Amino acid sequence: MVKCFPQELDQLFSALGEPVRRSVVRSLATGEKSLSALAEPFSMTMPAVMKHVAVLERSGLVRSEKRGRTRYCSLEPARLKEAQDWIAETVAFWTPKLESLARHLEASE
Amino acid sequence: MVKCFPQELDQLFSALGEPVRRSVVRSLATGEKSLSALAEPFSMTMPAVMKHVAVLERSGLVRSEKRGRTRYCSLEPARLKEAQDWIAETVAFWTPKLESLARHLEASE
DNA sequence: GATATAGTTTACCAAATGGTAAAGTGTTTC
DNA sequence: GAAACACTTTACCATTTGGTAAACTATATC
Repeated sequence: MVKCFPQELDQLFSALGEPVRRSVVRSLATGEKSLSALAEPFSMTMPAVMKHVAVLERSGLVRSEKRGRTRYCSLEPARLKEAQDWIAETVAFWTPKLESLARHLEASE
Repeated sequence: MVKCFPQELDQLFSALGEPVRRSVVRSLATGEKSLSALAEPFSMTMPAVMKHVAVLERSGLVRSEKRGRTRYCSLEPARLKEAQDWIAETVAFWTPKLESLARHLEASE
């Protein structure tokens, strides 16, 4: 299921472990946005927003492209799926224990 | 869907954004383990492992209990579901764009 | 072509993170 | 009850993180 390297999962999960960056991801889910449009909801300087976007780009969650003097950012949802897959796999590891517990309870009735 | 506070999502995702901690979570998915059992695969001192476990406990992913001189750690899979839900919601935000693109392509055929 | 706009670079800072070594505490076990 | 074991606490360290201010670059706009 998970196709990317552990190091990429590090970048992915820690990118999501920050409220500003999760907001940015949510904001981009509705379409591409410029850096200043992303910065607007937060009372934060441009360099700070740029650093968050850089973290998101390194994680593969976001890509950006400069057109004229504006840099447009957009979401790369394939990466979000990697995180989702890792969690799904972990839950799958865990679930058999629950099922065997259920069988055990049934058997002891 | 997501029932916990943003701050709890921070702790959750950044807890998962570290390879040792993801390994610990995977390791606990098969059942409870002592601190030294968790430490064994990593060439790491006990205090270091304790810090990782503390981060996991703060995130709600892990709980622990001391029996005799041994501390046993176990997974709290409900928290894993919170992370899963946040991602699912974000994908849900994003997906309508894909669908409208698909409709657009169909219409232009 | 002067001016405003959108972003970038540089230099800096405080606090958090991920680790260590060494000494201390409470349970077994012999 | 002495020794081994499983953790815990304390003190310390280097690096990373998340932010700032100020100066700079490139593109519109009037």
